[in-house]
Amino acid sequence: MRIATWNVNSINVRLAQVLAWSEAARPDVLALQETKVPDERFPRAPLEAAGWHVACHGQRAYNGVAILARAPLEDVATGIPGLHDDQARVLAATVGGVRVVCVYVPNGEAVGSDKYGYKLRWMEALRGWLREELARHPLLAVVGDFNVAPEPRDVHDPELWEGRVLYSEPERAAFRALLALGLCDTFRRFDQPEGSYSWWDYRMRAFQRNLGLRIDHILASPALCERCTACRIDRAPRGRERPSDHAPVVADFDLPT
DNA sequence: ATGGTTGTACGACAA
Repeated sequence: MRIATWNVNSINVRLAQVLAWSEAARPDVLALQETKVPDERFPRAPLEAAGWHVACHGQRAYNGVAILARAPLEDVATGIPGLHDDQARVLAATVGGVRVVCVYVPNGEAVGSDKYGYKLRWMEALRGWLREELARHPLLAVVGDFNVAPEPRDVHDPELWEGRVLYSEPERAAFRALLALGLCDTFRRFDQPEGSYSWWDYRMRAFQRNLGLRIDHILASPALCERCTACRIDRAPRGRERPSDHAPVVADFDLPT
């Protein structure tokens, strides 16, 4: 089973790229973030015509998540139980016996801002819920845009970024707290090229200069992590015309589809 | 350099 995640920064702008990339990369599950459409305007028909089962949870203009799967999506759920949140950031579904949680963690805007506080509270609520999800689902994947670069090697210039949003110590601690539940960062289970990032700012030709951060992740429960055989970032879509500012992350698991 | 670019929706706001 191949699971991928991609912050597409508008599903309607990126629909042709999602169809073309998924045709070539052949994920069995594709989690999307920043779809930026309410569910009634999600491009369900062209995706279903391409063979996808579709679950989506969106809103006007901002946020929005979706899960595409080759097999039927079961037990679809939205949001973090017990967290009051009017932003569409979490979607979960079971596919082929694997519980897939698609997350779009708040950006946080700037350290010390109201949105930064919301981000830290949100991540703490996520942690509490995932502890329960791990107990319920031996095969659990938590994938998406976490808006946190966990380590210095995930940042093109860690000294420049130290203390800034996406790489402040409280955010890194919140990410480590997710790993402390027993989730593994599948990307770091394997040798990776130096300078591996998943997001590059649109400005200042950041992608061409590889001024990026690795903030998109595929986390796996212990039993799922044991079956992980590969994880990589596919930079190619970021270099194409009118790209998302994020690249897809892809992980393979030794599981039947 | 408080800059720069993109998406949503047509003026800011979010990232």
